[in-house]
Amino acid sequence: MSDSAGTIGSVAKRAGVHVETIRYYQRIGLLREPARPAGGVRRYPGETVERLRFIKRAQELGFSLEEVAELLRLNDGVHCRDARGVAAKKLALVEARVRDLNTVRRTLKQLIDECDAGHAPDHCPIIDSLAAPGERPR
Amino acid sequence: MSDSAGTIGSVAKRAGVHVETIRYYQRIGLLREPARPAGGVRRYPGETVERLRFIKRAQELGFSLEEVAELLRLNDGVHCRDARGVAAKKLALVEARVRDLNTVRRTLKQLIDECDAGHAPDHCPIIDSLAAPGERPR
DNA sequence: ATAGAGTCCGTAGTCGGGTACAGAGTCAAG
DNA sequence: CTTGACTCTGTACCCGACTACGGACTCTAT
Repeated sequence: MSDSAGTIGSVAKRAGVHVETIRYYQRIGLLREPARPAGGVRRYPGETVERLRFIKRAQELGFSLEEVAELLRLNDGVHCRDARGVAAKKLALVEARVRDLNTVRRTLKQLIDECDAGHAPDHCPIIDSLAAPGERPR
Repeated sequence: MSDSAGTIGSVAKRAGVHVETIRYYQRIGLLREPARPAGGVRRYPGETVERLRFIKRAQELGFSLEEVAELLRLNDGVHCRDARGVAAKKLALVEARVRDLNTVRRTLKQLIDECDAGHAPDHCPIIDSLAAPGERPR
């Protein structure tokens, strides 16, 4: 047997999260809450640390806790196809977001460049472009 | 004088926002609230529509309402340098976000590709990579 | 045996950008 | 003058992912 069980505080420290975060995950059903031995303190199995790290890594990839829960439900080797679907959906969203942000980036860059060219001390290209329904490059 | 003043509803329609949004902007100090003529209904000057459009365009460029307020305060032709500063700061943030998202995008793409290669029906590359502290390409 | 650290439990607050609703008042058309 | 659309005011609620707090309990080290 694994003897790596610990209190909520030690698990939190090992996983690099706050105690309150663990409690929160329990509240929303993302983590199971071990039974409390009559008048004692809960002990968490070692897997809890793994599960927490799984969650944190998935979050870094942009998955919401909702989606993480889905991924965890699929965690049996059988549902690889489904996991791929979740990932593919997320990839499409990320790609769309990158495209949008690139448009914004180009617009901001051009505004700043115009500002630096600085031919027109009586008005500001940045303010102007916001004030008018201007056609900015896509 | 401009006779383009209107009620909150007509201003909202012309600017393409909800009435509640205008009230919200007033609450947070982004729009001034015209005096209410004793026992009557407020009339909004035509500039309100312009101001609302300004806000919406700035939001599309990723500025928060907080930052929009800053931009509006600078709206006098004199503070072009400051407006440039706000825009430059935002540009840096957008660029950083694009870089982060591209990392995420590459990781997701690779995971999905591995999944499609599909040599290993007994485990899923996606789940695996989340379960282990794996080194993924940056 | 006692101090202090850690745990438990419930509730409430945070952030941003609104949305929803209730109840009363006002305005314009017919 | 009535009806129906709009406005006013205030408050509460939504989303996601936590964070904070208070009072009671329990565990550990000395």
